[in-house]
Amino acid sequence: MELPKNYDFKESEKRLRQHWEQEDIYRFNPDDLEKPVYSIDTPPPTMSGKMHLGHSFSYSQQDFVARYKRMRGFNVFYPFGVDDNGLATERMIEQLKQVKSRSMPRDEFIALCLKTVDELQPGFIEDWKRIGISCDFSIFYSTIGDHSRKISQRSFIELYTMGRIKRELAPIMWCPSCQTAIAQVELKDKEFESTLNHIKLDIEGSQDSVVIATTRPELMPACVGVSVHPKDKRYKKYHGKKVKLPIYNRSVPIIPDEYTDMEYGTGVVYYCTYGGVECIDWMLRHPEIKAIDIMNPDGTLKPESGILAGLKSEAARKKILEELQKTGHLVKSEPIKHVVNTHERCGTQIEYIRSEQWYVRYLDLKKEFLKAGRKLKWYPKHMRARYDNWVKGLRWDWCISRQRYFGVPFPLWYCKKCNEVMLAEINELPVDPLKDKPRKACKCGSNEFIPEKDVFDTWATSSLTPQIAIELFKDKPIYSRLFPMSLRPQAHDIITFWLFYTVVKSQLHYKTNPWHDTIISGHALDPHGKKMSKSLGNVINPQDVIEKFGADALRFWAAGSKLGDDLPYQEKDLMTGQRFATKLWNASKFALSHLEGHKPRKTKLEAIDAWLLSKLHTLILQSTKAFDKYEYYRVKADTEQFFWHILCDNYLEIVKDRLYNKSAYTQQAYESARFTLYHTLLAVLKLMAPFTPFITDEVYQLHFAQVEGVKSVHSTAWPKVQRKLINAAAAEAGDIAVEIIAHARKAKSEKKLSMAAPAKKIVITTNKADALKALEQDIKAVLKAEVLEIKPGTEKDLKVIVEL
RNA sequence: GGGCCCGUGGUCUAGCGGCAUGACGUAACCUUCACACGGUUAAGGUCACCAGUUCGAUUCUGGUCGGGCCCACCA
Repeated sequence: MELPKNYDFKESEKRLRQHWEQEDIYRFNPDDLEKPVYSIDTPPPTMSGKMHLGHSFSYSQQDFVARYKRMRGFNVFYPFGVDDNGLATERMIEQLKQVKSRSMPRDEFIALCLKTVDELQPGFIEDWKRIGISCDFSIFYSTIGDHSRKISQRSFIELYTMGRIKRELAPIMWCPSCQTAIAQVELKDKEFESTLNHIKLDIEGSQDSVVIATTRPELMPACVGVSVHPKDKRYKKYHGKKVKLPIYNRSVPIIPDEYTDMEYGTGVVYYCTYGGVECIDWMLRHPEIKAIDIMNPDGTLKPESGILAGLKSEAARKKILEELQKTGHLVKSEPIKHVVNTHERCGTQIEYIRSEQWYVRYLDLKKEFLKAGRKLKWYPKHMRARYDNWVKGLRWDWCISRQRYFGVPFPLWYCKKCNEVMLAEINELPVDPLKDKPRKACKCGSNEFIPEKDVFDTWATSSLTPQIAIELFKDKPIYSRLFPMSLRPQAHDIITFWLFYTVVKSQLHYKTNPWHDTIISGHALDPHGKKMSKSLGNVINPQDVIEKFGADALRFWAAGSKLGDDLPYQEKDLMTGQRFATKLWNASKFALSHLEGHKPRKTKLEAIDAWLLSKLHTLILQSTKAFDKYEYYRVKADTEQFFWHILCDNYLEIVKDRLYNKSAYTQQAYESARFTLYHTLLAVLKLMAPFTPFITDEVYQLHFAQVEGVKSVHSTAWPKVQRKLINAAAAEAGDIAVEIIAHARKAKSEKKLSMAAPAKKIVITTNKADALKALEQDIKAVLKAEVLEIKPGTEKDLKVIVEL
């Protein structure tokens, strides 16, 4: 068989992808009720750009598992979706098309989004296919698609019926730039330079005054009260009094409140509705206080704020500080750095304003959520701590309404007459209340309705990916076996978003966890171990990496880290991956050239062959155990080690003589070598197939496909451990042989001789002389020894004398 | 401020009670009939630091220092 000298990954990867697609290698079979099902809740990547290196890293890791399970005989349910609704997509389209969602008709903007998403989708998905992700891409969903809308809206209606949904006028975290409510999970800390301003407030009916310290003086028009610690001696005399606000000439009460920190600033704090969470808490403790709303949704201040009207926070702050300076109420203004909550999607400082929003009521279920977290099997284990931490720290119900355009609409209307909420009916979903009308009249008899304009938060939909995926098979008998799913793979940054919300929905709807196991990937870092970011300019594009080193090399790199561990991208690791492919190609070329006409059937094994097979089956045993615990990196590392050093560096060198000079050996010895070669190479291909699917299948196609009668290595069965082949005596004898060979190689190396140089005489003294006899001919051949003597020794140490 | 993870030869990494893995890099040699994208050999580590437990610690416990991630209302 004439094979090309070099392995061309570009040509090969492309061709194999076509082959896999044509032969439906990764197709889930919904009609197969024999095989056990392994179902994966594949993360739908957010369609807000191209696949980045972090994606290729974590999707590769989950793909190792999917491929392993498939080879273990599971009917693998491995769908692929895209998360293409919501703010991230809106932002992408605004940038791409140079438009502003707010300055164009809603319909038009949505149409533009849908059209653009449709256009971009195939190219976006292509990257996942290029790295060899073995999803069944025919099991596909888009989170903005009708199928997802239907399920998302149905979930809302069901939760509404259960009494888990509420609509409330309440202070809410608000992004003035995106002009929408946002959730706790969308916050991001950011440090800002600011000033801590000490402002004098006069006590009403007295000459005294107190000084407050604040970073938000511009909120003074919304000030509703001042607090001191009840035990603070300095201010005890003022309990029950009022202070007069400068400029606004309004009086607000001084209220003792034990949450006030006596140490901070002056020990006096003023509360404005709403300066922050602390203010909202304070309001809850003092319900007699009425809030003052001074902020518009766009972040400007309302007319009630007098001189500050129309200004945004920063300008207003400057203005009021100038005024307070003039009136002599500004005592001092000192620069500070402080941490402020910002909206993670746009970096804008968030504000708290009051507005009506929809919530999933779940704060009463924290204990259940903690219990659910404990039931889930986490890999690595310690990732659960993040979930627990998050659940314990929850303080808001889940706000699911967004004042945006491109999302799944709330399936409801309000009666114009009596204001009653009119829900859509489940069998008419999906609906768009802006276009559709309720089927029935309101209870009050009215037929006029106001549509709800809000859309769901993306997580309200993406928390339903298990249902979205499996309901594509709703009419098949296999449907009932798909849930709870076997596995949720994802990266650690969205444990508190996606993982948590999926658990929440599953617990609320089905009182069960959505999956049995979860595997959490780490992040891909830059070569110096730093996070990649556009602003640092250290972003590495996986597309470039694939172009340069191949998809196998990229995956090989991703297999080099444990679950949950971050991994720096180092080009040398990619080169190692590429070299592995080349080495496998070359070793296979050699092996296959000796396997023509070989029919794999058991023969009596030569000693060194028994040694190799013993090592191989030990490897298979360990690898299977490791993979079952999702420790894929061990399988990759051990197999690589076995392949390169045991198989190539030693076994192939030893067996060469038997293969080339077969007349010097018995037919049985020759066949033993061929059997061992076939068996071992096939096993190595299989063990590596989850990691480097291209090169392994390429080699498999050259020979094994016909012999085995299976179309792809990815459709073959994972190697089975044959315990009879694990043979301690054979393993030990072979190891001694390898040690002898190393001695001789060292002797040749020291004399600066080629390894092919003949040795006049080699004398071995060992207490395992009997066992070594069986290896004599092989050792003699590989070392090109003219004379080989094996002497029985009593010492433990092996003695090798090499005469060159 | 709380929680979690991590600190192993120049770089990345395995191991996690008893001679410290491997890769890349480095040096010398070998163009041997699968492979020079190769082979052989070699150099290179007080396993961050300090205490403790133990016959024995890189591995366990406590602390210190350093790095990372997540969370948190100090105005």
